[in-house]
Amino acid sequence: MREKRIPVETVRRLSLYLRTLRLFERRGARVISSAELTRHLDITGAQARRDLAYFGSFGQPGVGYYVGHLREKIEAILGLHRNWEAVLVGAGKLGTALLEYPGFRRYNFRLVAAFDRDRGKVGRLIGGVPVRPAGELSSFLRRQPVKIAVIAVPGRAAQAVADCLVAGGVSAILNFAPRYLDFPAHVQIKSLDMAMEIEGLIYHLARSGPAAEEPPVDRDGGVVI
Amino acid sequence: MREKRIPVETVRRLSLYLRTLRLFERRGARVISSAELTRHLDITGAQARRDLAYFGSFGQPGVGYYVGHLREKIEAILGLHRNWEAVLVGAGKLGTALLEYPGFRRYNFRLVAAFDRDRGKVGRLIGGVPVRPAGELSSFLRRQPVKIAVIAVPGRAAQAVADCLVAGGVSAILNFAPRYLDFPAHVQIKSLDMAMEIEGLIYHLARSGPAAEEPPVDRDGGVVI
DNA sequence: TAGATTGTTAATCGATTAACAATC
DNA sequence: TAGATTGTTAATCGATTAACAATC
Repeated sequence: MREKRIPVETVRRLSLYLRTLRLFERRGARVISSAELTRHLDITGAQARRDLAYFGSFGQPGVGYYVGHLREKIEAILGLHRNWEAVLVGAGKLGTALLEYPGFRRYNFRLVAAFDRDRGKVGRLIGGVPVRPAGELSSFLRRQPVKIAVIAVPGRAAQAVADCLVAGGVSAILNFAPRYLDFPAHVQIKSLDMAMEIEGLIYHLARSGPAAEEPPVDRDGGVVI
Repeated sequence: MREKRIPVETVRRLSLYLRTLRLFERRGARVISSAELTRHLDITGAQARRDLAYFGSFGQPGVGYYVGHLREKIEAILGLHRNWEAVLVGAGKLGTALLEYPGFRRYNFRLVAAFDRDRGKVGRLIGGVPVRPAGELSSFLRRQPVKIAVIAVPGRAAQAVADCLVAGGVSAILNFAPRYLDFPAHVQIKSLDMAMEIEGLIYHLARSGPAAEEPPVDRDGGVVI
């Protein structure tokens, strides 16, 4: 099935294509070309064709891609047709926002339990998900193994939680804690690390254009971009 | 100053090095080698030396890098010594969590105002940040220009907000809305798009190992990793 | 048919790795 | 000095782009 190693960036772009396909589908488009697929994405049509070619031939030469068909193919490639159960650890501010975030459910990604140390939260439902005592995480994973976990605890607790999850058989982790965590090589991690993103943003901002220490302002009220 | 074009990934890695340096500093280490700097990061020492070489020579041959010195240098490279004011749009669940998130403040990244359509929220302070009516965004940016904005509105409202921000002179955006947004080329964007991260995670999970449709479980209670 | 667009190959570009002289 | 580690160059690797024959 996989003749060659798929570049990580190709998989990221598949998500982008999927987004565009869904948009075109809502608008009623039947067919889309590789150029249209990538117009707003800073990607060339050739790149999209190359990316898709890793997985097969989904288009019609001289025509383009049938929108619904390509969407289904990409969904299948990404594995979105399967249900994925997950647990969340840390039902604080961020954890609560995540439990109530509709984006998870939309992708067959279901949070089946949350864990928190705060006894006041235990027993409640947040976003429809029951909150359990942090101490029960290991035993829960033994009874009901899940492959995916979301870490939303404070940074200093993150590594201990991660170790516990890995010991419990979790093999993919979405980490929101601002820490670099040590994992065995087989564990997939996505670190949604805001501090890192902020640092990247600041770096580029600090170098972009002739930006002085203060934002350039036309003192008559207009803003100089 | 910049002889060559710096790879984007190099900047990401600078953030990682910074994290490790801070950890070593807390532990009281004076000196760190490129190998130690990268041990837990799936990066080779050579890679770190190469990355740092884009910006200068910060180490001592035969010795390593002085921890505090290198940390300061990287902070300066990233622009973390400057204060950056920012606005946040959308004080819903996620927006509120972000306003209360200490990570922003820690990096001289200060949220000076939040905007929301909900009159019930207007006038309140969330995380110490005043919430203003969404309609005042443009006039606020005219009075008090900022370079950075955080978008935390629902997907369907995101493009309109983005257009308004760009018109108001914002040149860097941290986007949490699950949408691909159209921006002029000079605007820096970081899309912390959970749906996309989830899709990437699922893709890799679906292909990793011989994972069947159901998680492989030893029915006696143990989990087969 | 003429025009359009794919899938794929070859050429280009850029980033990572390995190696080692210079240095402490 | 002997051992260690940097900074940097050259070699390798991989990903992107351009081009075009095949196809609708």
